[in-house]
Amino acid sequence: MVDLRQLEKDFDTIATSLKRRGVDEKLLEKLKILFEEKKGVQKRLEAAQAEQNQKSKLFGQYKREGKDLSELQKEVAENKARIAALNDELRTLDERLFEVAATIPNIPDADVPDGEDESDNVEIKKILEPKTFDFQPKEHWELAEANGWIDFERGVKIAKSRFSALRLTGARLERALINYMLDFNRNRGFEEVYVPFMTNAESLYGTGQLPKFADDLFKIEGEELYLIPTAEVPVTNLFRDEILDADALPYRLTAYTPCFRKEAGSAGRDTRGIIRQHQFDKVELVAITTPDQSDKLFEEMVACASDLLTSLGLPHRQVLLCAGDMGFSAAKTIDLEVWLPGQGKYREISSISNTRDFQARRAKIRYKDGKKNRLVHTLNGSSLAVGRTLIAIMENYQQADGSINIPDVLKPYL
RNA sequence: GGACAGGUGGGUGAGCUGGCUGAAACCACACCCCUGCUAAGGGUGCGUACCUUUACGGGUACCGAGGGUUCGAAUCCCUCCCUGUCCGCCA
Repeated sequence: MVDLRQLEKDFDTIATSLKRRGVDEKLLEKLKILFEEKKGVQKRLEAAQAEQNQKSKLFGQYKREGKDLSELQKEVAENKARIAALNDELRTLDERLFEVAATIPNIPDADVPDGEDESDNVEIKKILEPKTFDFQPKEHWELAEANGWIDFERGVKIAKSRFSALRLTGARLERALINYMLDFNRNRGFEEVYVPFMTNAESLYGTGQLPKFADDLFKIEGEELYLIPTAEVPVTNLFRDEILDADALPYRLTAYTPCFRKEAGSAGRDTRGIIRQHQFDKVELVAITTPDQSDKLFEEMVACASDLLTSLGLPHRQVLLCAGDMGFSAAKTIDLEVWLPGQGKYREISSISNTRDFQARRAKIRYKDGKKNRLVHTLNGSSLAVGRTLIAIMENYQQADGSINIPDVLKPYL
């Protein structure tokens, strides 16, 4: 959520920044006006309330002294009606303010490049040369089927399209990867946590998935609960509505969870294989920090995920997302794209974002800075998407005969 | 799911026959004094959010959440949520 007081003060700066993300300036104008209107009504309301409090005290006093109450009673009744009216007005304004404010994305960092979509992202660096094959490398679904690792038809039968089942070494490798990633992150100082796979609406609001992106979420019927689209939601919300001890910061956390996404609007994209599934495993990194350390932690998290790929021998590149391609809550995002020889393309396997105080403001995560409570910065990033790592291993470690080698670092985990 | 008991400030915990309580007391915490270290003692401060003020300060709201009664509610009434204990059921 944007800081409304800051918006009031530096309207032009913020409007310019948000325009880079395609936010209509008129919307911001509206927000600013609503905010000012609200303040006016609030002042009048509070004045009326102060008057009421005073008169109520007098009322008690008069009564004790046996004085005539009729005049006072009339005044108080009139004032009461005024309070009720102002209260309604304030509530309406608040609702409208919330409606607008909650749908405005985060302000991009200054060093985020301009651009509208993926094509404007900026490659930072490549790590590991893609291997050359002396045969035509296959795509992962061919390899998966040939080795019996993935059962697409039965996954669809027991659920629906974009679901699949893993079998044999595929199933075991999935689990091995999860364990390997968690251990890798733990060795880098990230505390392993295990969290609920469903969360309530407040949590999803806190990290920015709601109210704007309800269509992407699976909701449990008859409950105010949703299946999580990413571990970022439960892990970051561990600290919602809390005031943290500054000395304990930063928190570095890592968690394995499955993720559930409706993939609304991506019909027809990546329909073959397991690139885009309604359910997939992910190991996530989350950091909660004081603002002065958030840049450092961002670098640390990018390095952690990138080194993890390197340790698996997977060629990849780091890409700085342009303003138009970033997620709603992010101020800055670096994606890691892994090389898939079968597709002959780099594909996203990790995404690391600094949300600055955007989520913290929504989720009310603060820390004590001397006397003052200040908003923390929150960061999140995939350690790696496990399913896509499995794909990357299949495609990069495939042999001419269609069999697949296992990266050495994973052997102890199988 | 059933029965009871509860939900108050960082913690414990009063208040709950409505106004003098945003909230006692104790603990924790911060600062000061005293004590040559340690232990102990004394004093002061210490909730959150918003509005307002150059500053000192002032105002409003909040005692799980939302409604209601009342001139006035932490205190009375209703609904919901959560926690604890026992029973049932399960992993």
